[in-house]
Amino acid sequence: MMEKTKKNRLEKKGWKVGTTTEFLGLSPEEARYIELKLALSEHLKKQRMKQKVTQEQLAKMMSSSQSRVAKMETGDPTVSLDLLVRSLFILGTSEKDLAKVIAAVN
Amino acid sequence: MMEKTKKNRLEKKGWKVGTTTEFLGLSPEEARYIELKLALSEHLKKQRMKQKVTQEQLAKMMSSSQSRVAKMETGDPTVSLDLLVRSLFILGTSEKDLAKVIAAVN
DNA sequence: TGACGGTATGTCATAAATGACATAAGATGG
DNA sequence: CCATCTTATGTCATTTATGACATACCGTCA
Repeated sequence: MMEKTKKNRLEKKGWKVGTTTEFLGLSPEEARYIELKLALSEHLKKQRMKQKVTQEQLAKMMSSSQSRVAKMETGDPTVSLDLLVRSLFILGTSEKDLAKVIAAVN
Repeated sequence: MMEKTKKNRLEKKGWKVGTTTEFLGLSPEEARYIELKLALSEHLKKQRMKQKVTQEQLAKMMSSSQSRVAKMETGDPTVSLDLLVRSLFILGTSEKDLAKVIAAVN
């Protein structure tokens, strides 16, 4: 079942949020917001690897740390959309590419 | 001149960031990130008005405050992409709509 | 004029995100 | 097996975003 997969995907990471409806106690909007972040996480990892850049190197490029980059890529709840988007821009992702990734969510 | 307009648009708000290159002392990536936020701000305001919702009402829908909604719409530097995106989702914006807005930046 | 509905702006205490560090866990080659 | 390179996880002090509140500003209607 697809819902089960998605649920586990979220539960695995630290995502116990909100207190409204839906499958994990989060509203549809919260769920969509989280799914969006996970999509960007995955895209970030893909892009970084495609360019043969290590987490350490990317961290330096964006004045962050390897551990934070790891958290971005593993979908850690403490990373913001802001940080994800800035990372992608630094890796050369265009607005159009970003849009594509977002449009493909769900 | 177009650059001038854009510069003023940023200077008007509290956007004095970074210390690298470009027209306001921000890197191309920082600039793109800010432009993205401003695009979402504008879209948020448009959508909210289209639906004849007041800032007060939207604030309630998202458990925030009127003043924060105002800041979102005026492009205040203290508002995050996260908050903007969640607002849009609450207003019913789809991933595809969001993608369109982003693809149209610049 | 004044009252009212809506929006903007400033400030602040609290909450959340961040970079940094240590360290563990995997993988790969010797 | 051990090094080495890379990524993951945990924790923490500091920075930044947040909701809330007060108050100012702006129209518009009477």
